[in-house]
Amino acid sequence: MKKISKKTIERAFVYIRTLKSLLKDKEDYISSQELADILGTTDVQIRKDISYFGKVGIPGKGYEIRELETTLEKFILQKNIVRVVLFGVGNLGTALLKYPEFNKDRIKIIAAFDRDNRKIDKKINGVKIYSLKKVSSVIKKEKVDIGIIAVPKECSQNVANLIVRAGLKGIVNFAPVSIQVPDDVTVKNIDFSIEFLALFCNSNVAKAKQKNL
Amino acid sequence: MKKISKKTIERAFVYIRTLKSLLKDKEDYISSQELADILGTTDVQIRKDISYFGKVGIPGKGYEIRELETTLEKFILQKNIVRVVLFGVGNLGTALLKYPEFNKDRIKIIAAFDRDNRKIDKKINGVKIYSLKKVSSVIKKEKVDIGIIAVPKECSQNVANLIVRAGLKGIVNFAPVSIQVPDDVTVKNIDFSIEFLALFCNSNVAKAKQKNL
DNA sequence: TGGACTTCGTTAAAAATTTCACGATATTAT
DNA sequence: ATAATATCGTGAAATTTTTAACGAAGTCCA
Ligand SMILES: NC(=O)c1ccc[n+]([C@@H]2O[C@H](COP(=O)([O-])OP(=O)(O)OC[C@H]3O[C@@H](n4cnc5c(N)ncnc54)[C@H](O)[C@@H]3O)[C@@H](O)[C@H]2O)c1
Ligand SMILES: NC(=O)c1ccc[n+]([C@@H]2O[C@H](COP(=O)([O-])OP(=O)(O)OC[C@H]3O[C@@H](n4cnc5c(N)ncnc54)[C@H](O)[C@@H]3O)[C@@H](O)[C@H]2O)c1
Repeated sequence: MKKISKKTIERAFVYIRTLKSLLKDKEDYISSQELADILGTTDVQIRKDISYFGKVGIPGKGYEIRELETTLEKFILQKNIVRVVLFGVGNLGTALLKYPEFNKDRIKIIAAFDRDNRKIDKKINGVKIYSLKKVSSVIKKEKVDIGIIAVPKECSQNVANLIVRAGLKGIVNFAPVSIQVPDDVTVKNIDFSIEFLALFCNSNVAKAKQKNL
Repeated sequence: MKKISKKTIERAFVYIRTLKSLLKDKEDYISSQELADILGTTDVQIRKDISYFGKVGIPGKGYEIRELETTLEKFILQKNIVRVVLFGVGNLGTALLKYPEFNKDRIKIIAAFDRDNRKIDKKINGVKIYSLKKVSSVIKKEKVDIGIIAVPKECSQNVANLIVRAGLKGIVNFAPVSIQVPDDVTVKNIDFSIEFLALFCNSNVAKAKQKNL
C-alpha cells in the first residue's frame, strides 16, 4: 500500500466536510466532476485522491455520498477524537473556545491556560481556564494530543517549551513568530498576515489594483 | 526572469518577518544556515528562495539583515498597503479587528459589515461597522483589495456573491464551506478544523496517541 | 599577502505532486 | 440483449518543488 501524501490527507478532510453537507440533499450519488465543481478543483485530482482510500466508486454513476464519507473518515481518523489544549484566552483564544465546529469535527478543547489570574478558574463554553502551574498535570491526566498557542508573540517560545516539556508532539501556533522545538514535535504555523499578503501577491488582486491606480 | 512560485512568496514573507525581528539584535549579518535553524528549514531552501529576488549575499559572511529585508519587501510588495474589508463582526471578526499585527504588516482593515443592526455604526479599534447596504459604495470609494468572510457558514456564499459583485478579486474565507466564485477571483480558505486534523494525521501526534492507549 | 575557510548562487538530480490518457466497468435507453 | 454513454481507477507523462553538489567569491587570520 502506497503512503498517502499530506496534500491528499488535507484534501480528504475537505471532501469529508463537503460530503457531510451533501448528505442533507436528496441526491444519493455524486460524480468526481460534480464534486470538483463544488470545490473548484478537477475531477482527476479527486479520483486520484480517493483511489488511495480504496475503490468505492461506481463507473457510470459516481460515488455514493454516504459510503464515500464514511470510507474517508474511517481511513484517516479511525474514530479518534483529537484532544487539544489552548494557551492564551484573549481575543483569539476566546473565539476558539466559542467555535462550535470543533466539536462537530471531533476536535475537543480539553482545557485552557492563561497567565492572567482574573481569568483562572473561569469557564468559557464549558472549558475551564487553568493557571500555568497546572499544565503538566492536566496534560498528563487528559491524554492531550495538541497544544494551541494563542498568547502574545513574546511569550510563545516559553509556552512552546511548556508544551514540549509536557510531552505533546503537535503544536498549532497562531503567534506570528517561529518557535524552536525538538525534531519529533510538529508545528503548524497559522499566520493570518501572511495568508493575506500571499493572496494579494499570488492572485489577480494586485493586478486589479494596478489598473485602478 | 523566472516566475517566482507561490511557495517561495509565502516563505519570503516568513523571512521578512523574521529578519525584521532580528534587526533589533546586535548582529548585522546572518547566514542561510542560521536563518534555517531559526525557521526549522534548510539553508539550501533559503538560498534558493532568495536567489529569485537577486544577489544580495556575501560569500563567507552571509546576508546583511537590513539589506535582505528591504530587498525582499520591495520585490514582493512594492510599498503597497493591502486594503481589506471584513464581513461578520462576531467572535472571530472582532478578534481580527483587534489584531494589531495587521497594521504592522501593512494590512489595513478599511471597514466592516454586519447584518446585526445593533452593531452597525459602532466602531471597533477605529474601524466602522456598516450595514450590508453600504457594501458596494464603501468598496468602490475605498479601493479595497480583499474581502474577509467571517459570517456563519450558511451566509458565506451570499456574502461571497456580494464581494464578487462589488468587484473584488480576492477573498479570505474563514467559514468551513467551499464557496463558488468566477475564475478571476481567488479564494483562500482558512479552515481551523482541517489544520488541526491534518496536523494530527501528518505528524507524530497520532503515533504518540497509539502508544499511550 | 596568502592560504584556509565560509558561505553564496546555480546547475543538475531527485522527489513529490498534478495532469493526462485510456481501458475497464457499470448504467441507461432502445 | 445490445449499443451508446457515463464515470471510475490507474499507470505513465508532465510539471513543480525540494535537495544535492560544487565552483565562485569573499572573509579572516597568521
Ligand atoms: N486577535 C487575532 O485576531 C489574532 C489573529 C492572528 C494571530 N493572533 C495571535 O494570537 C495571539 C493572541 O492574540 P490575541 O489577540 O488573542 O491577544 P490578547 O492579548 O487578546 O490575548 C492574549 C492572552 O494570552 C494571555 N497570556 C499572556 N502571556 C501568557 C503566557 N505566558 N501564558 C499563558 N497565557 C498568557 C493573556 O493573559 C491574554 O489572555 C497573539 O500572538 C497574536 O499575534 C491573533
Ligand atoms: N470563532 C472562531 O474561532 C472561528 C474559527 C474558525 C472559523 N470560524 C468561522 O468564522 C465565521 C464566524 O464565526 P464567529 O465565531 O465569529 O461567529 P459569530 O456568530 O460570533 O459571528 C457571526 C457574525 O456575522 C454576522 N452576520 C450573520 N450573517 C451575516 C451576513 N449575511 N452578512 C454580514 N454579517 C452577518 C452576525 O451578525 C455576527 O455578528 C463562521 O463561519 C465560523 O465557522 C470561527
